[in-house]
Amino acid sequence: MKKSIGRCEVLFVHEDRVRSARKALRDDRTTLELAETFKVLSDPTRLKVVLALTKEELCVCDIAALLGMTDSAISHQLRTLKHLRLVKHRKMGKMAYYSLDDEHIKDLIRLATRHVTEL
Amino acid sequence: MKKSIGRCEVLFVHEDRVRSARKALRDDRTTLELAETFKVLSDPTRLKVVLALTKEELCVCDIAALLGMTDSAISHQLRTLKHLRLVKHRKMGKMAYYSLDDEHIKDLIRLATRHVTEL
DNA sequence: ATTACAGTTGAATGATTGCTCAATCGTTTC
DNA sequence: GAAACGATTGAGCAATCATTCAACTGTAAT
Repeated sequence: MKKSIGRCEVLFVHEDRVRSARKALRDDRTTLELAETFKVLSDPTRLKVVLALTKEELCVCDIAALLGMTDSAISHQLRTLKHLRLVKHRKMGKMAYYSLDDEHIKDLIRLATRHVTEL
Repeated sequence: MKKSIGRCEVLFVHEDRVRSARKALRDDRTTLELAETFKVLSDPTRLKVVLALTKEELCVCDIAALLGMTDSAISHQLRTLKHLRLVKHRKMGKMAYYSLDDEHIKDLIRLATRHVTEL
């Protein structure tokens, strides 16, 4: 009683397993947000910015100098980090001081780091 | 005693902070691997595949049916997941059964999920 | 007011990448 | 051996995205 749907001849090869696995897939909304969270940290530059901000509050110029990149490039990345509520900023005169706005991220990075370093 | 380097007039606006922040940046090697780990999980399709495999061992056809995608698309993603040692596979006749090869990933996903769901 | 500077922004560009399509492989079945 | 099927692969395409470049904003100093 299986039906073809194009790619695979049968609807499900292992219907029970698929039904079980489906439980791991929460609503699409949550999954997409989850993917987005990982995506923010998937760019080396953005990750370094976040890493630096876990230690100190820094201005754009500091971060740019630290990473050896232009102010513009850093400003662009800080913009996306700000939109995703990962960092916040405070203006003092001409300067803009950025800091982490999400302490959970520290734990996430710590856990992932352990996973990468320990083989 | 500051020197210009193009983008910013001064070498470091806050030299002490930058020096402190630099400690958070491990060797570039580790940082890149860290970014790569996040990158694997940053694609919705790939994330769903991993999520499904946390619950059950599945064949390509099952995953494709579950996610409503073609075998080819899934196979491509499984390939990159396999290269990064996140999944392993076992061949039985014509079928290829995939399962998680890295239990740490579960913890990482669990932590990130908590971060996403709890506001 | 004019100049200088920290930072932001938008368009353009080059690179990356996820998916489709078609061809192919290996195994099983007839 | 031939056909069928699950799975893999490579080329090509479209979309995404990180960075550069140039123009611009707001603030501070002269």
